[in-house]
Amino acid sequence: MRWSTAENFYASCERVFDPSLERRPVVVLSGNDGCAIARSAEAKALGIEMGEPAFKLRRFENDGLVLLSSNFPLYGDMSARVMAVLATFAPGIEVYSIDEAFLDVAGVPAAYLVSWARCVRATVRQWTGIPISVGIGPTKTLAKLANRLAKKSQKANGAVDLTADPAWLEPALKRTPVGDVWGIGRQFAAKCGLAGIRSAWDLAQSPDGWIKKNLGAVGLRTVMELRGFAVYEADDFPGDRKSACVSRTFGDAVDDLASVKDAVAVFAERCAAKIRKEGLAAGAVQAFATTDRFRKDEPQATIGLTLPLAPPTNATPAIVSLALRSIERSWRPEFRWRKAGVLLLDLVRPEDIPADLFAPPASDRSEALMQAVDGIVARMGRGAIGFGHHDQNATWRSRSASRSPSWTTRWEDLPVAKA
DNA sequence: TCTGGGGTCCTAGGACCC
DNA sequence: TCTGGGGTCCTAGGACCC
Repeated sequence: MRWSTAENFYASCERVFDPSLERRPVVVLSGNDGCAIARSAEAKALGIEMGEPAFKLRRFENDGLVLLSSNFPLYGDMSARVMAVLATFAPGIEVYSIDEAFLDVAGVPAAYLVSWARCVRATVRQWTGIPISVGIGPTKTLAKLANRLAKKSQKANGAVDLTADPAWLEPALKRTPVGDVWGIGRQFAAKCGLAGIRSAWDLAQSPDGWIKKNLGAVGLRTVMELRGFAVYEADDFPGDRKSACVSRTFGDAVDDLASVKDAVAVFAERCAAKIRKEGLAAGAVQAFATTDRFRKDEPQATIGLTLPLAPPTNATPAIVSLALRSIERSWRPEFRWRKAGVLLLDLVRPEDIPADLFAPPASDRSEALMQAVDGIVARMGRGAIGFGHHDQNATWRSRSASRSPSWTTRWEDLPVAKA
């Protein structure tokens, strides 16, 4: 089993097309330019934390810190390139996230695993410009742990193989703080700390009863994996997703129903397009709006209802009107709303829905309409056509002050080589 | 003044049934 | 005052991941 992880992926993507960012501290900001979601090694060295609010980063102005708005079209496209290169090196690949993949290494002789991993690493670097590191282990959790060590250690040169020598396992686990184990988050790490469990090794030695009681069934699986029993198998063909969500923090809070409905309509439209692209239909819609959770001086609330959609559909008009009804029916005028979103639930493949004897005959007109709309958006870009009029400068629109061009996904942004 | 977005799974508790 | 036992299903919330 092998995990391959890009290093500081978003920051690395930005650097591929702007070499002036090399060796400089670079931070990529979340949507709305809110907080740090990716940091170059130099930014980490400055002590910048993941999730640190952007306004607190001004103190690094004199350190040459570069703040960039996030550019997900670019990262998504670069990710696809990296995955395509990785796929040529293994008979099976599970794309786990935008910057991580799990590869099947059966067939590579054990003695060659590390040198082979370094070859993959060099190839990805050369063909895409993205640096990656590789961890090899007998289970997914141990491979992830190996990957972390590969990133940390200079000597490892980007690849660590925990299967090479069984004697390495104990020191590797002892060097890993329990909170850095895959599956152990903040809450679980705190419980472990109270019980005197500090390292991955301590956790692996803990009694099953304590683990089940305090960390649940999931925690127990993590521990089994640390002990070398594979619980999570490779999944080359992940199934359809079960829900989809489009949500945004507003640029500024709003207090009127019209603004929240305008935002929700836009999110519902995007979410519907998302599930259509995957050939799915929704059985329920939930729209929601929340107040600003950081404003301790203001009253907090969340509104929204889950409304069934029968039969399931992915047509924008039906989804938008249901999302609006969800907000209207739960509306409370006394709050200032800072964030809203639309969830599509109970996703199914339309061909899997049993025929309803009493349903009115389906019209193929709305399907044809959606195909036409999606086709226009694909050719002309988002915003070329849509449902209803939406003010591009509305208060609720997100901020995004310094976004890099979409170098690889928009003709207008194509980099130009100078003679 | 300013704090992301999009997922999964599990669990506890309530509603309801006999 | 005393007031069963055992299921199922659903949902909200909490934990985790990136």
